[in-house]
Amino acid sequence: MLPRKPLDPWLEPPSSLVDARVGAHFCLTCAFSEACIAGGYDKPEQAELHCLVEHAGPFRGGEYIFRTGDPFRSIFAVRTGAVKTSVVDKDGREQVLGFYLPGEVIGLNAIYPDRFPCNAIALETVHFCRFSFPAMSALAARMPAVQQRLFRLLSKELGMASLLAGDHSADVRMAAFLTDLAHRYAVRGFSGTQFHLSMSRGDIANYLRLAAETVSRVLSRFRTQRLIELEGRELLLLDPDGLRELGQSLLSR
Amino acid sequence: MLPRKPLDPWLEPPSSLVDARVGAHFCLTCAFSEACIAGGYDKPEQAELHCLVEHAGPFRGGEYIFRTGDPFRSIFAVRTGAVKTSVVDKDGREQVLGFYLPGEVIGLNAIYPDRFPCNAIALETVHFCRFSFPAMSALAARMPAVQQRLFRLLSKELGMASLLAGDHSADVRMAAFLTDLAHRYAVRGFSGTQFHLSMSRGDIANYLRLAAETVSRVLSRFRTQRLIELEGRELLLLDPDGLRELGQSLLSR
DNA sequence: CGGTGCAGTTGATCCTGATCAATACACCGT
DNA sequence: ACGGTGTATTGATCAGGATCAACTGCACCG
Repeated sequence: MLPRKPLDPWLEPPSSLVDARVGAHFCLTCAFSEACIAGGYDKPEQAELHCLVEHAGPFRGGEYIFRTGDPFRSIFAVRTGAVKTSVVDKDGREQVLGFYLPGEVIGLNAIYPDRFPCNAIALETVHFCRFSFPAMSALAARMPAVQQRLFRLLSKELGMASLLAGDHSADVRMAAFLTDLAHRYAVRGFSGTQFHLSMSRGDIANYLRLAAETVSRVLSRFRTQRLIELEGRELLLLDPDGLRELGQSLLSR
Repeated sequence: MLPRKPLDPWLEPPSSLVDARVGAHFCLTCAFSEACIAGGYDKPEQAELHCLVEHAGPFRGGEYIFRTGDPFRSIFAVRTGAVKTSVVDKDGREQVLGFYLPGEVIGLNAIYPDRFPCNAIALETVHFCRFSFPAMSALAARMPAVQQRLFRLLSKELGMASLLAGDHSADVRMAAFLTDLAHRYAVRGFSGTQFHLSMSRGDIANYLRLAAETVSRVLSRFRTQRLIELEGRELLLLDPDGLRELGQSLLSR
């Protein structure tokens, strides 16, 4: 049980926070925001961009957005909810590759093989903006800003992939994971110290290449060290700097 | 000591093989081959492309091609030799991110931060083709084929990054590593069963997130299992299928 | 020549995190 | 209320690989 005082911020659950911002601010924090709404483009070009955007969803928790091997036609920007991507090796074991939060883009690793190389599964109810990729790359050919945005998105994801590389201790991995999540929420305009873990302990463990039991233990340890408070999946970072410090060797890239 | 009979192939060292092919076939196997020489483009466009290519090197083993934080201006295609990329965390420990063989491209992960996020270090004498990235992306805007090639290269590298993810045993990692190397050599027109390991045991260990001692032990084990023959850094795959089988859980992506 | 330094191999021991197992708890439909 | 199911936590034991250490082979060099 958590003490009563620090619980106060949770009396307004994060989900309401999310909902409140979605309508007003989503597009501003989306990875394509500049392309979609920012000025600087001519009106006709903006119109073209909006033509290739299409809203998709909702998908309920557990539903597949796409599956390994599906033909690649579109990339997805998460509007609300959260998504995990994963592959299943031939022995049937799942490998979680990543989590995607509102404003983030899924599907870029499908460009090369021209098929989705992984599954994307909703962790909770999810809405998307769907961008037709052929249309988008055609547009990119005429709008350098769009092309550059795509290059940068791809390159950025490349940098992210090395986050879980490295032989670091369970504590370091977890600290880096929480700090990364917090940062990503903060960038999108959500609280960077208090948020909901959309994924199960098992998914976290799988992503960090740990056992679920180890995840539990590390989180318990963090709690006794007063680094975090945690009730179920509601997380409060008590000492973000301490966590960042702990995970620094993973985050410095 | 290796038995005399199986050593025969090594009487002609791989390096001569490399040299023989470089002049004639390099461009054909380079990641940019289609862009650089393939037909289908108009002559003026080809001329433009050749304008932005510039030969660089040689760099001797141990020399830096670029360093973390250097401003990003060009991407590099390896012509001869081999390169490792690595980052150094704040405690001064090196983390090897990848190895690059002839025909492969370095520097794509620098697009987003606009600075190189890692060091690139020659493992042996290296020559490059250097492509100005601003010029290249400008060209991409006019030549859809170039744009698509860049997208695909980026996306492909994205898929590669997950090779060393996953909690696999030392044997599996090593088998997957050797199989991957063999495949990449084969794709570029070199022998896929017999090649030179340009990197030290320490670098391999670092890349695979193992201790150097473990690398030694695994390689010894592979040797007694008649999967490979190994003398110094000269490698012969005796049972490529066996190795592939062993590493399959890592390679299936 | 012996000296020095580095890369690699092999052996002995230790520790982190996986695995097996039991329990607690929330949520569900009947 | 009752199981039934899925998720999370905690404890006990075990093993794979890290670490420490000794030793070899080899290149380089004064």
